[in-house]
Amino acid sequence: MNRTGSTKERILGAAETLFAQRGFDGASLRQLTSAAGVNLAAVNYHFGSKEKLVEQVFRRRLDALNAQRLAALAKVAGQPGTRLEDVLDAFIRPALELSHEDGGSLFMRVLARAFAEHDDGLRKFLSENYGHVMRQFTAEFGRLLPRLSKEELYWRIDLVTGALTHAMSGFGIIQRKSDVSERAHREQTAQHLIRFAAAGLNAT
Amino acid sequence: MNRTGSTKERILGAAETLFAQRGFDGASLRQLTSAAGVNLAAVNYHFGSKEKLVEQVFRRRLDALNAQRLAALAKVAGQPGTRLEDVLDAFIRPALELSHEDGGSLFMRVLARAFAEHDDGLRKFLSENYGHVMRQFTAEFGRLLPRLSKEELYWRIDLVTGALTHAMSGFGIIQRKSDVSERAHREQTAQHLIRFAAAGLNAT
DNA sequence: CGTATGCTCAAACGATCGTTTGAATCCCTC
DNA sequence: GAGGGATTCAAACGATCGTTTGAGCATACG
Repeated sequence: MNRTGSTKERILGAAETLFAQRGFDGASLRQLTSAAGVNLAAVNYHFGSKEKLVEQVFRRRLDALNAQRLAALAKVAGQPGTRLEDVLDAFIRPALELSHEDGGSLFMRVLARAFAEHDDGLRKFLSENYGHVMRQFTAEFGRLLPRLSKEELYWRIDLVTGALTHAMSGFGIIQRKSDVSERAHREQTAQHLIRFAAAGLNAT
Repeated sequence: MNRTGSTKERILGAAETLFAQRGFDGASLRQLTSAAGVNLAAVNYHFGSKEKLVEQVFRRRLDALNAQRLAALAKVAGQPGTRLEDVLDAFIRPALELSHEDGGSLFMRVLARAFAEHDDGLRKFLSENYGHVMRQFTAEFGRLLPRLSKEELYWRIDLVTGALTHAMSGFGIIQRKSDVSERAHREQTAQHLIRFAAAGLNAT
């Protein structure tokens, strides 16, 4: 039972863990509040409903994640010397760094679940709040791959998305021993992902 | 409400659809039996429990799918002129053909869900019953990519798996108008997937 | 000190869950 | 057409779900 932080933060932390492990339906508010060490009614008091809690779990991480992604993209987008690998780095690295924050790796798993669930409400929420991020990256990929038709470009970005989501949802669960090897591990992972994605996007 | 076929088949069909749409937890036996046009108790009578029903939903499709995959692999594995694309074709084409069977495209979505759920029981079931298929494909990929280390090979196969699962779970939902354009669409899709995956596996 | 205000608490709400029961019905065999 | 195993049925089981309630507690301000 977690006893650090405010009630809201404890609920969000426990929700992230349990949603990752058992899914949005599978994790009950009783398991959740029990793990957070708060009263059952606290969820509805602080968040209004379970569905709103799910949205806040996403918001807490995605606001920061996508701000970092857009900031990293802005540094390379439109520049003359920019390579495909630089844009992919702007997309991937913030997510990998998040995976090594406290609970961050579990959040990537929650995100992977949200992709697999074809729930309309959740997709609409994610699209409305964070769709512009994917749109900006798509535009830059298109600029760097002018020989691809629009259809082909969308296909490949979708495939890259699937590969990265799948890979990152399983990444970072096993904790490294020291901070040095953790950074090395993250760097190695980033290289694996970027090399694969760049080659796939660049396929003849 | 479906009224064709035996009770068992109607349950399996409705289960596939509802599991794809609402997940294993989200789809209740009452919704399921109501959609199948059978009595609520029929699930426990014919399958024993909801969990056993889930396993049978997988078994019904995966037995045929993986047999086709292994048969296609056997035709090219170890041959002198075999290319990466041939092995990927053996893996992808049977799944795409399944997607155009009745309800098949929904099954790919169920499979994508099973990947996202990190449920231990389900993973154990899939690994025990169908792990040998991935092992054979991995061996052949390793043969065709001798310059990759074991670690790199596993990374890339994992990324390919994620990309294909993600892409195929959204494929085939929209029905094509005539059989000719459906076959053309499938062929085009196969080419997209194979080109991307081959380039990714082959990355420097 | 009195009283708002924000929060926590145990308890209960009705709804829905997977499963079980025992009787009714179907269908094949003798 | 009588007997019997296979199947279907309505009904109920206890458990658990998300949510609501109203009393109780804390802290801060006049």
